Amino acid sequence: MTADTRARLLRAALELLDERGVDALTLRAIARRCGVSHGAPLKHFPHRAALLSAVATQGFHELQDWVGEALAQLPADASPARRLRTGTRAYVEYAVARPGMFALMFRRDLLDPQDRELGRASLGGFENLVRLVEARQAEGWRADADPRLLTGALWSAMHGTAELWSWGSLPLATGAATIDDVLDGLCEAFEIGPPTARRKRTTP
Amino acid sequence: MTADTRARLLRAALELLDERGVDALTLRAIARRCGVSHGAPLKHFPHRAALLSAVATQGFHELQDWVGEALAQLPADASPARRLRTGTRAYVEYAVARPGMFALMFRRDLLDPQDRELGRASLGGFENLVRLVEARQAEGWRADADPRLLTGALWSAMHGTAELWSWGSLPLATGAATIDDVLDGLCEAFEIGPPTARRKRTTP
DNA sequence: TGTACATCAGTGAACGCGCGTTCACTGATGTAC
DNA sequence: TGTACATCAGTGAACGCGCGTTCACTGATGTAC
Repeated sequence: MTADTRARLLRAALELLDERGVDALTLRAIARRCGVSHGAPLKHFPHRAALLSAVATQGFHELQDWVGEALAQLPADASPARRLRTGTRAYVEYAVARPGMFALMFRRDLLDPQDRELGRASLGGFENLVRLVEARQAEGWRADADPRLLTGALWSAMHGTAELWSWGSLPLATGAATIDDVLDGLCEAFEIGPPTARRKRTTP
Repeated sequence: MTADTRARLLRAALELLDERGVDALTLRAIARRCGVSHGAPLKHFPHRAALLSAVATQGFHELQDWVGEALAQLPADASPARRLRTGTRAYVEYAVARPGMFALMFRRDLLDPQDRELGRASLGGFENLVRLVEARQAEGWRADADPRLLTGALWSAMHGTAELWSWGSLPLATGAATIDDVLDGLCEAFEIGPPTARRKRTTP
């Protein structure tokens, strides 16, 4: 069973990322964790950036799945406002749950800018978000706004929240004790809609 | 004139940061640029993280000044909505104008978590933003929201916009051609207030 | 069925690099008396 | 005014490190005939 080395390298990288952060992701450390010689990774990836890009690509897919599962747990007749809130919350929760991965996903100095898989994956979730936004707009919310620009604004807010929260600035500055407080503040600022029941969700 | 070596080291670091990015900020490269032996920086900073923290601290001050100057150029009777818009725009513009510095300011793996100057500086701008938000709230906008949480949401949005724009995701995803489009989308999403005349400002 | 050859994942030694930090030192400056 | 001493910024050699990548190699597997 030698052919799955590539998959095992990625799995090893994922473990290292969660345990010790982005900096731990050296080719040699990954090979070590994988029980393989330090040159072996280069038989499967042309260079380090290619391997890290594959990891980040997986991160974007995981993020998309994470949000998708959160939405799937809503009742089928959940309102667009609630769906939008849930999606927003899930994005931030993923970033908080997987800080190493989230950091890697936006470290362009470590990734391969040519990697087309990565490029595609990094934009994949956006289209889903656009659909949530459009559904909410159909109810009259920000009905005149360009859906993509509106979605971009929401995405920026989610992303900034994730980053500033994990950097510790948001709790310090706002006095918020939990990320739920921050998220409620965000939904209120955007007037996304009526608050949904909190903490009901068992995250995947 | 040996005593100003500390200041010259910081200046050299700033140049390197703008020219070649965060990764170029090694002690040795900074010393080289400064025309000083590679051990000299350690006479002024206990370790690399301390030097980089001093640079980042300066960045936070510059950012605050940048926003302050943008606000100072408004007419004295500018509406709270317009002031809020202007501040938001200035924050994002700083990040775009100084990408290396902006990246460093939020790279906690490179900074000294104990540095109290840095901690203070990184929160300094927030209080000013709170005041802008409160002024807008006094007019009825989101009047019931907690001002600090509201400001946190706005800060997150500004911050995320800056990061996603410079990472290139926002233009790709939203189709926005200019950062002004994105900022308008943001202000619209937040309903910050009536649009102000664009591009009138000569940035400091 | 057997032989010759090509392919290719994985090995392990080696290369060359730049890094942060340490250390003993030099030499200028300031201070005490 | 002069002397002895302490301080301290800056030097330059050295240490020890881990890195990404290269290279010649081994050995297993597949393929052509």
